[in-house]
Formats: sequence, C-alpha cells, structure tokens
Amino acid sequence: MGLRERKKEKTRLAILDAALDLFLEQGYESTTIEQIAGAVEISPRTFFRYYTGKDHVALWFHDHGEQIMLETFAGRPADEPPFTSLMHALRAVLNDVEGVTPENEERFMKLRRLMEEHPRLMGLSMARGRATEQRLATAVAARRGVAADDDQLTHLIVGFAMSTLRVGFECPRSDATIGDVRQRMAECIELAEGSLRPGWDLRR
Amino acid sequence: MGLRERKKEKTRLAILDAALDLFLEQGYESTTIEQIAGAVEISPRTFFRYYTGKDHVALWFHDHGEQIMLETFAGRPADEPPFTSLMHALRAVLNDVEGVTPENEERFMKLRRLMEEHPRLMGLSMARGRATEQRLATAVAARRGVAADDDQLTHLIVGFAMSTLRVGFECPRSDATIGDVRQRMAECIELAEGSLRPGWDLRR
DNA sequence: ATGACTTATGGCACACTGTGACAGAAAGGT
DNA sequence: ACCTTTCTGTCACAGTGTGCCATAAGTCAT
Repeated sequence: MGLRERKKEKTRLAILDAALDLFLEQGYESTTIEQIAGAVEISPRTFFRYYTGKDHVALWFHDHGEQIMLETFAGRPADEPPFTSLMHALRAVLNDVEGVTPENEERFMKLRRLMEEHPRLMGLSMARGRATEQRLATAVAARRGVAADDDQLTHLIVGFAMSTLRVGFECPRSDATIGDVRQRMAECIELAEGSLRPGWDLRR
Repeated sequence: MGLRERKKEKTRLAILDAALDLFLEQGYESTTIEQIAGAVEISPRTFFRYYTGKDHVALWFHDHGEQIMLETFAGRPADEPPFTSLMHALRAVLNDVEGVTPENEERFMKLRRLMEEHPRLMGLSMARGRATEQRLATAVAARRGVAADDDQLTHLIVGFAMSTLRVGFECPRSDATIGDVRQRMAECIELAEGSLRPGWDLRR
C-alpha cells in the first residue's frame, strides 16, 4: 500500500474523529462542515471528497457493519435456515467491533451516544438500513432459490432480522459499555428466535 | 371552521398536489421549492410555513398513517394480544386510504410510485418510521403493563409489526392498483402471523 | 360598516450544504 | 530529473432553510 493510500486513510479517520468529537461536544446540528474541516486542517471542499456530507460521517459504522453482515451470511452453510444465518451475522458485527482495534471500539461507542442524543441520526441509520435490507434480501432469496422481488417471506425474514438488530442496538442506558450492548444483543437474538415457529423461514 | 382554516387546508393540499405532480414529472431532486411555490402561486417563503421542506411533503402519508395506527391500536380490546392489535391497525391504514376520498387514494398511489423511483424517499419514510415505532412501543408497553424502556419484547413486537407493514407496502409492480396493495398487505399479514409462535407476544 | 385585533403572507438578508471547474501541489513511475 | 496521475484548495454558483419586519387579509367587537 503506497504512501498515497495510507495518507488518505489517515485523513478519512482524522475527519471521522474530529467530527465525532465536535458533534458530541456542541451538538450535531450546530456543527458546521467548516468547523470540522478547520479541526483537521483541510479545506471544506476536501471534506466532501471523503464524505458526501455530515450524515455520511455519522453512518460510518453502518457501512462497516453491512459489509460484515453480508460476508458472514455468505460464509454460513447453505443448508442452514436463513434467519439463523442472519442471527450469526448480527453476532459477527459485534464481535468485530469488540475485537479489532480500541479506536474502532471507541468510535462505535461515540456513535451510539450520538444517536441516542439525536434521534434524527438513528432515523438516517434506518434509512440506510433499507438499502442494506435490499442487499441482504438478494442473498437470502438466492439461498432460498426464489426471485427476491416476488417472495414476500424473504423480505419478511430480513425485516425481522433487522428489527432484532435495531432493538438489540438501542440499549437504553447512555453509560452503556460495549459489554452491555453485546449482552443486550445476545438477549435480543434469543428472544427473537424464541418467538418464531421452528422452520418458519424454510417454507415456500 | 372559519374561512381562514379552510383556506389554509386548501393551500396545504394544493402544495401537496403540485409537488407530487412535479416530482413524478421531472424527478424529485431536480424539482425546486421555487417551482412548487410558483405552481401554487405562493412565495417560496410561504412554502416553508406549510411544510418543513421537500421531504416533509413526501411524508404526508406517513403522518396520516401513523395517526390511524395509534388510534386503531388504542381502540382494540385490552386483552387482545398486542401483535394482533397491531395487525388490525395495519389493515385500518389501508381501509382508510381506500375508503375516504378519491383524492387521497390518488395521492397515496402517486406517493407509492414516487417512492419506488426514489429509494431515498423510502428511506426517509423509514427514518420517520422510527419515531412512529417509539410511540407505538409506548402504547404496547402500557398494555403489557411494563416500562417501555427496558422491555425488549415490546420493541420486538413493534419492530416485527413495522417490518410487516413495510414488506406489504413495497409491492414490486409499479402499475399496482390500490387493490393490489391491499391484497399484498393481507397476504403479508397472514404470512407474519403464521411465522410466529402463538402467544409469543404475551410473555413477560 | 368601521375600527381594532389577530394571523397569514411576501420580501429581504443571511448562513449552510453541496457541486462543477480549474489551477497548482504532491506522489508515483521511469 | 521528467512526465503522469491523483489529490487539494480556491472560486463561483444553485439550492435549502430561518429570522425579521412591514404589509395584507381574516376575524370579531360595537
């Protein structure tokens, strides 16, 4: 990896961290692009070359998580019930956050706090979640051997899985640690699996 | 109702219809507030006194639907399983669209077409859906006799119900009629109810 | 009707977001 | 060193959204 790419990655993360801190410090709405750019010592124009806007910064984790979910799902055995595979994908997302680097763990927790304080951001995350659902639905449909467009059950499976994710993610306590989130997510997965009829996601 | 309020309501709907037509005609992004205001012969400034922005216009139906869901849920018997009540609320939304006025029916279908063409709008609808979920969760928690904040099952019930709504709403065919949407929603409700264990939403 | 009161509207200025175009700087390869 | 590719900053511009204030329209007394 050349110097160029390393520098770009460094800038991308510097913007992310500066923005996150500013958002938490003085509020999301009242933080301007100019301030963020100033803190990283780049021009506002350059900011837009790394992120499409303020929103995009706040959704950094979402893109990351989606990638992991898709990869995990693809790696699960083809004869496993799709919802079960999706629950494994959920666990994989948290495993990744907890495991990789302390920096990412901190960013994750900052984003969680931010979303609690600003429901609009949580909404945006859901909005992007819709695109994620679409991609997951394609994968699930392929495994089920049906066309994604006209199989309602496929979409229902994915929708239920994403609901489970959201409920597990929205730990109500603001002083929550990663461990708390992890545990809540685990409880939530158990709750969801216990609510559904065995084999419900294998029907035609 | 005085002349003032009637006139306001008329303006509000005139803006909605003009905006919807412009969106479908020349695309959502490339339609400006100025154009909409021009079509209704009001100043751009006044537009913002009726709607908070272009997005808000596109979410007209959502606000309407949420109101109906909340009212329907509140009107269901207190000993009915909450998920069942929510499914009734879903049906009530469609009943209302189909029943009331031809104008609203047309607006509903225009919005559906618009959302299919512009996934971003569907996302925004989901974003607002998050606020709706919050309000529904409060109602469901009250019926279950628990605190909304720390009862995960409450949120799961609402989340599953909203997933069902979304899947039913996203009829894939763009030439769909109201009847098609209605039928698809009915199928989807049946599918969801058949996927869940009886009594799952009554547990503690 | 007339006047006084309340509310809606239009016009203006302003800050912020986001994008295209272009010139100069930095990095890569030879 | 040279040329090529890519990144960066500056400028200009269109659009969104809000505060402010004067004016117009509606409401409600007498």
